[in-house]
Amino acid sequence: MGNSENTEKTGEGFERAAGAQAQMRKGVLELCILSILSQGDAYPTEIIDKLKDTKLVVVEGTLYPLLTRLKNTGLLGYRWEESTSGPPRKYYKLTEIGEQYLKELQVSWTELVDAVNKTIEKGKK
Amino acid sequence: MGNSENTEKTGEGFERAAGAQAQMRKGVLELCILSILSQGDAYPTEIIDKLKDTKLVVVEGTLYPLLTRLKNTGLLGYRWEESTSGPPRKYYKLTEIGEQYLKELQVSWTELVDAVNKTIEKGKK
DNA sequence: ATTTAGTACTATGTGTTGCAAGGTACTTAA
DNA sequence: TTAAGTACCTTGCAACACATAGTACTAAAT
Repeated sequence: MGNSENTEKTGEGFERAAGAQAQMRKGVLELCILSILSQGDAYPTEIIDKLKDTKLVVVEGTLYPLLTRLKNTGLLGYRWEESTSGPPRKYYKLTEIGEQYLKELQVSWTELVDAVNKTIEKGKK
Repeated sequence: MGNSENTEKTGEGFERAAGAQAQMRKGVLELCILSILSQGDAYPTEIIDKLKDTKLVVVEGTLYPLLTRLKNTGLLGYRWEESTSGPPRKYYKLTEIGEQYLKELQVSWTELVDAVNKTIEKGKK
């Protein structure tokens, strides 16, 4: 047994919640990035901005390795394009394989949401 | 610079999709387990069965360390209880802290679902 | 009484992944 | 020449799910 009552010793309560939020996002980033690219080619900084619009904050150290991974798997391709305001940009693009894969991920996402909602709704009744 | 479109067909389909599915589940397990325990105390094997009912398959090697983690954080407590058909069972129980934390996780989950859906819906229109 | 099968909990090692932190390189303006 | 802004890249770490293997208790079969 041994539970505790050490509520709010620290006052702020659940800094852990931030960690769990981050944890929950794992895996869906791939889905989001592929979705964004399905709307049109984009370069990394642009992708980060679009994710920010939907409250999904992603940083460079996360995005760049992920894009490279997706490229190496054949889901993405890219081209360089000059910019009028800075260094050249690396525009990523969904490949055909990437499009098929995206569809599968969307199905997986829907199934996951259903499964989780089914589980947590029982607890709310 | 300037290469492009290295599409590199791998030919075979997406055994990778299985990996991404697994990846997407990460982090929501905590939410699901706490939700299940909010419906009443349960021991690990029972939890696994309940998760199976909602298509979220989890194995022992995943569940036990997670439960220990949640217990050490003070979100769960447990008690031993005799069984008529085997070794004693470790019944886990939500603490008060755990209940509050669960509520936060549910909010985070809802926000995540909204954010992801917002992102992928743009790609579908 | 010893073995076998079933149930339940525990421990260890590995691969993936998100992220913080730091670095390089190009462009424009002061 | 310096500074500031933009953009891309790398390294090292920590968290986590999972596979695998192991321990322990009970009851039925031999």
